[in-house]
Amino acid sequence: MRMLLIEDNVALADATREYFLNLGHPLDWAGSVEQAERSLSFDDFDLLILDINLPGRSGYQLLQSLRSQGNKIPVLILTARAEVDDRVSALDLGADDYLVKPFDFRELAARCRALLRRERGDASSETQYGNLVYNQSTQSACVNGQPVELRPRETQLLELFLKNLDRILTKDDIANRLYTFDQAYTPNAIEQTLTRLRKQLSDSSLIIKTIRGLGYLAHVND
Amino acid sequence: MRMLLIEDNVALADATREYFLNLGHPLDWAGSVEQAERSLSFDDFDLLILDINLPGRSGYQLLQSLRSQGNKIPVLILTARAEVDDRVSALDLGADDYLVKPFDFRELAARCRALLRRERGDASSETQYGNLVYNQSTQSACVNGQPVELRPRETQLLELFLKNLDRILTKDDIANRLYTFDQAYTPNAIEQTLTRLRKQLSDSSLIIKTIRGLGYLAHVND
DNA sequence: CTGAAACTGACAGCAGCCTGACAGGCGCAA
DNA sequence: TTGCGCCTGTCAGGCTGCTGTCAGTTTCAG
Repeated sequence: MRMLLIEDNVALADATREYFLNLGHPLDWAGSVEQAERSLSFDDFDLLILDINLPGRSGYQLLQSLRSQGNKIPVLILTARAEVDDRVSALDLGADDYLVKPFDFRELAARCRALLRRERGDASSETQYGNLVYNQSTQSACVNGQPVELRPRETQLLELFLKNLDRILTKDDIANRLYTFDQAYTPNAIEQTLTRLRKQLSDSSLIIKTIRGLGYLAHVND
Repeated sequence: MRMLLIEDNVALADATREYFLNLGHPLDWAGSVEQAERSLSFDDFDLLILDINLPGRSGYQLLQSLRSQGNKIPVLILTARAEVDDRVSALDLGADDYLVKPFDFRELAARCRALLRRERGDASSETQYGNLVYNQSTQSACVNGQPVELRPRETQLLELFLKNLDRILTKDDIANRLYTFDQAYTPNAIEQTLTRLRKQLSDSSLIIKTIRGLGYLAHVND
């Protein structure tokens, strides 16, 4: 579960980050809409926590532009203004929930969990790719009806490839999905994970081709 | 079984809470309709116990708005007024039961159990999972016809797993079910309870698998 | 053919989980 | 009140298995 907090108040951001870290959930932080857009452009997040009152472009504009691009990522709005209008328009714009400052961290965490659960609980989370069936809610895969034991890293990698079929993924793309900013990684770690994933999926119709010097490309062979 | 009590009388709320905690059922408390709405928006409850005479927006309004949203959660109304009119209109609005203050805690608990049993729909609250039979109304379990002695915490955990077969439950999910907001918990407490539950169910066909780094998954092995 | 990139088996560190032992808290009985 | 038993959370030690590193090998483009 990867979350991005967009908040210009450094003290609040730090405290929030610390709280979530203690819960075991890494939280990336962006101080402005511009910074957030940069993070979003080369990284996938599962959830955004978005302050409305930001210097420069407001949180609304970010939310609006995300939704107009068809991005459905769950967004939780933080607002200092308690007016109902604010809340209504936030939800109208496509926010999934809101919280009025000052708030209790426990409530924020509970709401995040609720959003993620809603996301996870969605039906039709099972998708078929040739003889490979992947279930996103249980994070499990079957090949020819036989369950395949995937480790967390392999699962992350598989999800990434399934979301990007027939598209080249560079090692950097992959690293950005598997590791947070401050986690160091070596290209070899990715290669190793890929080897393990390929071994698990050796009988499946999902083929992960190496494109030497560029990256990898997954496609379904049928 | 997670319940929310909406009651402005602090002393009564505390006493009720204590009573249910002793029975092994976490009970969250909201002092006003606004607070209740906040709790309801980000957490799932199995039952509401709702005082009608609340400062500000009344319990009726909350009930009405819940039902108009199509929310079917069982609601038990508490009322200090003994008038029949009150009761009738509460039931009209979609309350499932009512109780006139002052009341006996044992009666409240019995009515809550009855509501939850009705909710589940099946007349016999006994369900079979392979060689494991669980009776929800007596909160007792049998494996191969032999009764299994379960402690309150273990029972809560078992119920949670039975309601979520073949679905991953994270430690957070579990914590949210076993503990109220303000109760601190450590992951280890859950692990310990799980160890104890597994030991009790070692001969049963209910398997609780650990999914390292993610959570737990229960399924019936037959 | 050559060098760089990618693959992969072996291994070690470590985080997550399990579990036995213990202690605090509570209810109950004397 | 004291003593006892039960429940449940904490602690610490141990174990498992995941994951990154290393090093040797293979592959491939030029």
